[in-house]
Amino acid sequence: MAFTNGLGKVFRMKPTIYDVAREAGVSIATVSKVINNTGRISEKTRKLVLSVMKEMNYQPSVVASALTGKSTYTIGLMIPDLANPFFSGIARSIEDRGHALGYNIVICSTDYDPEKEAKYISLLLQKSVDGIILASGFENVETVRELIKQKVPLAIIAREIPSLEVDTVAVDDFLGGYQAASHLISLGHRRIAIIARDLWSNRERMRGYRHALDEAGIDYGRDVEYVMESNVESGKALAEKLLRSADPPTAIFACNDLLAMGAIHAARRLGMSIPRDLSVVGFDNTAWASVTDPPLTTVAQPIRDMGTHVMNLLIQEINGEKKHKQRIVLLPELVVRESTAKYVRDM
Amino acid sequence: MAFTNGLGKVFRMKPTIYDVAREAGVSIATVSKVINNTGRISEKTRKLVLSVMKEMNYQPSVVASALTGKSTYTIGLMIPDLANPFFSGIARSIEDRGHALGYNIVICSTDYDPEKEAKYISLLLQKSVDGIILASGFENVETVRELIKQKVPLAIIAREIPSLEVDTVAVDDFLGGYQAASHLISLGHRRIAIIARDLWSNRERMRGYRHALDEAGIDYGRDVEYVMESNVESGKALAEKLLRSADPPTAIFACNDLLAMGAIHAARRLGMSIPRDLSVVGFDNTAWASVTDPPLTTVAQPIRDMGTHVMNLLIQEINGEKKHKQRIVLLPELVVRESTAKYVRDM
DNA sequence: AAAAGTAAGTAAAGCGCTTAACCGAGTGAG
DNA sequence: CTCACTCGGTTAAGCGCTTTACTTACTTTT
Repeated sequence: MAFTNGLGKVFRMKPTIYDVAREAGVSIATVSKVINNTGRISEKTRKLVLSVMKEMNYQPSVVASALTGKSTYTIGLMIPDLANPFFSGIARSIEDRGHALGYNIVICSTDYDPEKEAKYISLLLQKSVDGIILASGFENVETVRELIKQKVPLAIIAREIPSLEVDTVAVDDFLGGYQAASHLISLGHRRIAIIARDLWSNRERMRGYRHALDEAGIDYGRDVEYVMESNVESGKALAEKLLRSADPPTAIFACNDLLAMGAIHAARRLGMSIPRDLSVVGFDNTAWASVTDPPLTTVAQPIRDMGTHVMNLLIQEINGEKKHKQRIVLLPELVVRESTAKYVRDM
Repeated sequence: MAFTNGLGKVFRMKPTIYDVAREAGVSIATVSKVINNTGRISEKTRKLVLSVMKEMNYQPSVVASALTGKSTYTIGLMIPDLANPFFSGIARSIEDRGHALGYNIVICSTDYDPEKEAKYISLLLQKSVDGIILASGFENVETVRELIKQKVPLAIIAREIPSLEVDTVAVDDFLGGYQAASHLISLGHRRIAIIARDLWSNRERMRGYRHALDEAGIDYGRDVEYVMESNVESGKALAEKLLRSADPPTAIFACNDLLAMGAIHAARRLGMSIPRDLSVVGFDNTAWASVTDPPLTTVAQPIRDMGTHVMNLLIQEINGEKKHKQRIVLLPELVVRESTAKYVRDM
């Protein structure tokens, strides 16, 4: 299509509401009204405008309409690392739900770095996103508090901040840790180590783990060493250190599937066989868990549900459909596969 | 901070350029100039304005500045499925590079669905993204052609469209397929099957595979059955069918690591041992490959490099720093692990 | 038949920013 | 002492859309 401007020059570019109005012989207000289904417009005019829009292939500019106070239909997702299958699963489910509700997601990989977190937040605000989802991380609660003060629609997933009034979706991490440890204890293990990065959710899992051990009267592993990164390498390094120590564990509870995989690698490197010589339980039940060698016993998080819930909460918040913030806590579930076995006393 | 409007009412909201100008006692043009470092501004005024901005915590609105013809610093990424570790790796590397260059990424999961592809494209254009990256998919070339006609800055990754002039980053899929098949042939296999979804890149890999077989005078597997989804389940289903057929393969080349994993599951379910009874080679060399049981022999794609390259190309395109489109073809590399072994004649 | 609605549009202001055009004051050259 | 610049800004238009207030032409109502 080619249109003619006032000077008679022919040109071709994205048509605006003015072009549509001119072509349809109505005012831009009328066009705006048919686009938004507001005000009174006769069926005849509506049809006309609609057909002109189609013909010109007109698409309203979200940028312009956002400037006049409407939504951008974009929400920001702050997530530690897409390479972690747990987070890519979360991202995928959030994106799906967002798409169904008409929203786009902009992804921000934070690597748990508070500086990146702050920088991304500022970028997102400059872009006037309609809301922000925080996935894990954000050990620096001040950032979150500031966001709340600024009344930015907010929802948190896979992390709780008990002191803050904010929509949250999380799994009961304490229970998850308890389940993992109880399982190992019930298999006869007593020297049960834990591998985790120092994050809120992991501290909860650790509390659960500790609770189970205490209940069973086990005093093993009082002082925990954290891992610096949540990946296979770090898990491997720390597990190797533990297994080489004076009083090595017979079982390891890793706070995510990647670390668990690392532990398995470490054991193997030391000539141990899983689960004969070492039991390992992971956390998350990512797609990995069923394909690894051996398949991983792990605590499942309902990833898809979590994503759906958090998106729902956020959108309700954005639309002001909710008087009170909500905290949705889903329950984890132990999935027993082949990386754990009965403890057999060494001879 | 609280400000006073003309009516003397005190309120608090995101400050605009007007607020800054008023507070600093200058015109908004001046403020705009110090923000963008354009025009002539005395050091004294610049300092003043800067300090007022800081004090008011002013953040320019990207929406408003985009409306006046400037960039949105947002780029769209169309990607089939984040749950596939290959794509989440691609997404992560693109996001990283984008962040370094000052751009945000909006993720669109297409599931290879042409309708979703078209719908997302339209949404992205309404939001005035600065450019779009297409990852795989887009079997419907018309959509892409249209985008090019509209002069939308575009780059493609992990897919080639030979007939179109567009910036592209891909791996030599033909070579990859050839490497995979050659490896199996050199191990003595002759009944080598292939598992793939019907996508451009896979058709190339298949050509490479076919070429290797032809070279070796092997006539096996002439009519290929495609898989409907690129996931573990589908791989498993098709592999099982193949293994149960009249003339079962002794080796399978799966066109991605997920399908390969599916093939391994299928073999196991039939009581076969990998690699003794069946050799499997995958494609992508995702994080999975090294953790699976057994570790997967696979054709590696340089994921991180691909992401970086494609982002660079796109940004150059956006900035008009490039006269000609480019097609960057990286070379795949066979990574031999433990899922392949010499063919042993059945007794 | 006059008063009062109502239906269907339109005019115009404003969202927050960029930028082209303009302007006044100082400065150095002739 | 002018003229012509340069410096350091300011004015105002415009980006594409939404929305409030208003207008005009009919219908009803009484």
